[in-house]
Order: sequence, then structure tokens, then C-alpha cells
Amino acid sequence: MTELRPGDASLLRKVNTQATLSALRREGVSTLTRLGRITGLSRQTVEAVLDELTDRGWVREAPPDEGVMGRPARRFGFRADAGYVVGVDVGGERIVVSVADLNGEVVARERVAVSEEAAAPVRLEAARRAALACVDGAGVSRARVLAVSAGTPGVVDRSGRVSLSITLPGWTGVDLAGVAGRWFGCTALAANDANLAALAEHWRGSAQHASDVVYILVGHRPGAGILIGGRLHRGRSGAAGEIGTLRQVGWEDAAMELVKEGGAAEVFAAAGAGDAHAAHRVDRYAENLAIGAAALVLAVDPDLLVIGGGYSRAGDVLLGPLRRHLAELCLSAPEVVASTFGDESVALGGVRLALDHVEREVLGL
Amino acid sequence: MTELRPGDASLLRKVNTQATLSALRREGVSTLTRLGRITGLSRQTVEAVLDELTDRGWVREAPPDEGVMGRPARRFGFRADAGYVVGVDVGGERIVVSVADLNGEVVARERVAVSEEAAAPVRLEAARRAALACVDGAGVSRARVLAVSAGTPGVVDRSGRVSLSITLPGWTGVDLAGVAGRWFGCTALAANDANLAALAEHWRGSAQHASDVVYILVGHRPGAGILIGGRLHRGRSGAAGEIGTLRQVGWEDAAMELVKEGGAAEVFAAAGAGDAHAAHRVDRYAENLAIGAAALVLAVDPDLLVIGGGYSRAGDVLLGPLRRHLAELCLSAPEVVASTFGDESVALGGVRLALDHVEREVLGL
DNA sequence: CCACTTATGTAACCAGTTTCCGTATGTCGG
DNA sequence: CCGACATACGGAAACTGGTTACATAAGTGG
Repeated sequence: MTELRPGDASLLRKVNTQATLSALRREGVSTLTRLGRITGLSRQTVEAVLDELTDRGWVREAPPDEGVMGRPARRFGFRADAGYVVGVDVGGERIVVSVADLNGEVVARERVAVSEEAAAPVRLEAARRAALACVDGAGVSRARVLAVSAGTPGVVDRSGRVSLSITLPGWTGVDLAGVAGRWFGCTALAANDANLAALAEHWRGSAQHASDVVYILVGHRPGAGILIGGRLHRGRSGAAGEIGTLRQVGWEDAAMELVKEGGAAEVFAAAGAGDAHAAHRVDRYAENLAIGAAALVLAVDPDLLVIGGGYSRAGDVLLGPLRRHLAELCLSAPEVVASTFGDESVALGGVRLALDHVEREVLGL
Repeated sequence: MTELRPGDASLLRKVNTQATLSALRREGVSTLTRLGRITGLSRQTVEAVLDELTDRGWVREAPPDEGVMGRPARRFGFRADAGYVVGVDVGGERIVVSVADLNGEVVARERVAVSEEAAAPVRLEAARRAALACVDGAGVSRARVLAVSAGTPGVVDRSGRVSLSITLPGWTGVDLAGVAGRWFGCTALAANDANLAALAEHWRGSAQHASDVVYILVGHRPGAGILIGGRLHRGRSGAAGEIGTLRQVGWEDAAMELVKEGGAAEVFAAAGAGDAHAAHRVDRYAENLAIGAAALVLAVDPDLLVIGGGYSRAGDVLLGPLRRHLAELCLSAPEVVASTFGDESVALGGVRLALDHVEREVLGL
């Protein structure tokens, strides 16, 4: 049932432009002949495509290599600085911003604390300042920002509006994408933070070789993001992965248990050091977490389960018990790994989502 | 990160062949000019494509229309009888077979009872006989069967082997796809029954306009199938949707409750007639069912929840309470509808899966 | 300075699509 | 029965995009 539109010759050019461009981006800088070999296209075609891309501003000719045999080849490079994207993590306690070029190289980061009790306008203004400061600090003209993506806890609907937030005051109903779009006057997207973190992990983290991924962002209130076939699955109302809502899962009060006496970090540290009482509490937490994780794993049957968020820093102190409980609950539990990015992952996922948008819309597929 | 292979001119022909063929299949029988208008291609191109398809045997020229103005147009039709596919439901108590042509029109059905205690070889032999009888009965040459798909309860892995069956004796480990492939000497696929039923519902049933679908096959032991973006999502080991495994969900014994005193059908009938005790028992069952359904709904956030299987015949007697309990458990519950096909749905889904395979592999995309 | 290596540039050719126009073949009205 | 009209077919020419082949350019190395 694949709806396939017919095409004339210009479709070929589109396809070949796409292929050449993505090959060039993988290579960084490359010669015509080399690109031809990689893509399987003739040198002529590659040349025509690159000429067009140069005109459009996406590609720049680089000085030829010296000291090699034979006539020096013309070299071309993708103009990663032709545009930039911004990923923003609007969290409960802090705002993290990453600015990246079109290669996804992060050129600037920003991190500011924000009160968990901050009202929505205050939080949004803090995010705006952080985003602008990050772009300005990188020496990037604001006009060259092509897309912004924001991630935040809670349910974010298809239009980028926060349709339900349990933890942040006044956050429900905020049109996050709409607001973020006005920061730079470009298109903006918004999604749940765990969703973005999952994207980041699949892009450059520990989930690179997995196709179906469940990512659980553990913290005060765990959230989850799902990748199906390497692509973000958000669901009808953007609520995919919100398994924590189910009372039977017990995610609501899982963390309460953990922070009852002292901070969570201390508990993990003590458990790691051999404190039996702390280990027991971590085990209880892991057990709670495993029920929700198992529900997601059984529903989706992913290749990989990634654990991220603040508590994931505890590493195997948390992952060990979690694996054990998960194995008890599931027919065949997938591999469980920790996130490779710390609390940068949401902003980095925002970068990826924004890049996806740019690649689709601006580069034109 | 869409990996796009470059192409030469022959790619165009492939694309346009595909587009023309699918347009022709929608139209049934059509003229060159009309197909040209629909696809946006020139009449010449359509003609060339159809000539090629005629040579390859997929298309046949039909006698021209009479009584219309102007020169009679050559008419072409898709040769739906160029091949056939078989869908088989290898259930606990019965085996259902559907044979369909390449348009998916079901040309023959077969249904035989089988004991729930039947050993695997007996069940397989019964399925084989039913499948052969169905094909023979339709007057279809066995050699023209291009693909077979079988659905069965339990977990079926990517290779079509039953990797876990709880209900059927000796069923775990059976290479269902391998066995079915020998029936007609063609490629065979196998999947979980709820998965196939979900496909059927999306193809021609109540889920036609939904993109993400959760289908729950209710019965002695409920199972679930998931469609993401209209495509079957089976997961790493084919276990996607096996939420019933989770003890907290309580699907294992949900039906026990219902059949404790008398048959399930009687309970539903009594509840429908106003028997308060029966209604209470149905409500209890619905409550149990709703927990697992909620877990799937929260994980996937589908556009639609379809309830199928034997018990779904009870209609709103079951769906009413289910909707109520689901609304309590989910943030925003999706629409809940009953399956439109009775116990034909699994076999019909098998037909669809087999057709997908034929369209992809044989027609060549 | 000459041999060698590698890339470029030009021309011919091919595949697929479209446009154009003349021709064929039917219906309809007188 | 015949001419007007409507509609579709069939072939030629042009265009776009791609490939192959080959001569030429521009370096390195002895």
C-alpha cells in the first residue's frame, strides 16, 4: 500500500542530489571522482549536482590537495556553516541549550539554573535568553538559525503545545513551539524530553545500531521515549511512552521512596560503596522502575533499552538491579545500557530533530 | 538519515511502473488516457509501461467499451488471477483458511475444527489439508499460489518460528513458516494471530483510516497486535504487544474469572439482557482487560483501539465497560471499536501480509 | 625534461518522458 | 447514408538526465 507518486526526469536529479549530498556530508571534503565512486554515479553527474548545490549555497569548493600524484582534483565540502540549529532542554531545574551547525557539530552550549517553582513566563524567558546567548556567544548570526527544537517534561502534542504537565507550574497549555519560533523567527518544534533524548542516543550515543529503542529518562518522575525503525514515535497526541500514568506501574511514587531520607545521589553512592540498606532502597526503586520498563518493553519489544537522566549516572548500581527485575518480568528482556550523554542528551536530541526538519524541508527532499 | 540510493533512468521506469500499476489496481479496468490523467504521466509513458506489464503477465487488455463518443479507447485491467495468496489462521480450536487473488478478493474459505489438545504434527497436518482443500476447491492451480501467511497464538519470531506458545501443546519451537512453505512450494510467512488481525482491520475493517493501531484479540488468553504508521510492528523477537506476560496486568487469569460459572457467551448474553450479576462479571473482566489495554495505549498512544476475537461479538456489552475503565486509566483514551470481521480476521490478515510480500518481492519495487 | 599518474572537458550516445500533430474510429443528428 | 464531432491512437521530434569514451590538462618523480 505504498503510495508512490510518479515522476519525470527531475525526480532523478532530486534523488541523485540527495545521494551526493549525503555522501559528501559523510566524507566531509571530497573530490568529484571519489564521490562518483562512492555514490555509483558518473563524475559528470556528480559535477553537475555539485555545481547546482554550490549555486544554492550548500556546498563550497575547497583548495585542491597538494603533493599527490596526478592532476590535482577539485575538492568540495559541505558548507556546514550555511545554517545552524538550536536544541533546547526546558527542564524543571535547568535549561540547557546546544547550538550546532548543519553537520550536527555542537558549536556552543549554555546551561542556566531555573527554579522548579518558576512560573511558565519566567521559565520561557529564561529559555529565550539562554538560547539567544548561546547563539550570540557562538558568533552565529541569529538570522542563520534555521530551526529550533525544544524538549520538556510532560506531554507535548503534534503542534508543539504542552498538553499536560504534572511537574511544572502553569506549564500545561504553553505553546512551546510557537514561542520558540519567535526567538529566531524560524520554524520551531517541540517534543517530550525523553523523546528527544532517545533521538540523541540513536544518533550518536549507545543506541546507534538499534532500530527500535525504548529510552527511559529516570529522575523525579520518569518519562519514556520510543523509536520505531530509528524514527521517533510520538503517537496520536504525543503521549507515547507515558506509561507512568498507570497506577499499577507505580512510577509516580517510585522516586519518593528513593529520596525519602536524603538525596538520591547519596543513596546511589552509598549503595555503590556497599551499604546494604542503601542497596536495598536502590533495589526497591529499580523494581518499581522495572514494572513500567517491562510494560514498555513488552508492548514494543525493542532492540535496546536505554536508561538516561540524572539517576543514570549511578551506572550499574542502578542498572544491575534493573536488569535483574526486568528479566523476571519479561519473556526475553533486551539489552539494557546507560545513556552516553549526561544531561546534554535532551538538547542534543533537539539538535537532531531540528536537523531532521532542515534536511527534509530546507534541503528539499 | 534516510539512506537514498542514487539511480539512473531505469529508476524512473520502476517508479512509474509502480505508480501506474497501483492506479490500475485501484481503477480495476481503465483506459490509457484515463490512467495518464490519474497518474499525471503522459499517455505514451503509460502505454509503454502497460505493454511491458502485459508482457510480464500482470496486465491484460480488455475489450473496448462500446456506446461512448469518439474512438474507443484500449482498456487494460490488472490480472488479479495471475496469482493467489493464502492466509491461514492456525488457532487453538479451529483452523481458518482464506484464499485470495492478487486484488485481495477472497475466492474461497475453509474452516475446520481442531482439538485444543491436538499435538503439533496433528495441528499442522490439519492446517495443510485445509489449505490445500481451500485452494483446490477454488479451482486454483496450486502452482499459482505465490505466498502463504500463517497466524497463530503465541510469539512468532522474525523467521516465522513459534518461539513461545503457552496455550497449544508442543507448539513452541514449531517452524510454522518453514512448514507452510512446503505446502505450495512458495515463500511463507508466519506471525502472531493478533498481528495479522490488526493488519486485516487496517486493510478493510474498522481501522482503515487509522495510522497507529492497537488491536486486542480477546479470548481465553488475550493477545495484541500493533500497527505503527499503518505497518505491522513486530519488534525484535516478534513479541511486541505481549503485554499479557506482565503479572500486574492480570490477563492470564482474566478470562478464568469469566468462564468460572458457565460459558463466556452466556455471561455476555445475560449481561446484555440486564442480569446484574452477569453485568458485574463482565465489568470485572473488562476492568482486567483495560489494565493491559491501557498499558499498550499509554506506550503506543494509538489513533484507535480495536477489540477483536471471540468475545468481541458481545459488542457494547463488553466495549462499554471497557471504554469506561480505559478512560479512568489513560490520560486521553483513543476511540475503541469492535473488529468488523469475525474469526475470519486472522486469515484475512494473513492474506494481506502475503499480498504485501508479493507486491514487494514479485511485482518488484 | 620525459614518463607517469590522475583529473578535467568535450562529444557522442542512451533511456525515459513529454509535446505535437496527423490519423483512425467510433457516435450523433439530419 | 453521410457529414460533423468527439475521442483515442501512433509516430516524430525535442528535452532532460545520465553514461561511456577519449583526448587533454596539470601535477609528481626520476
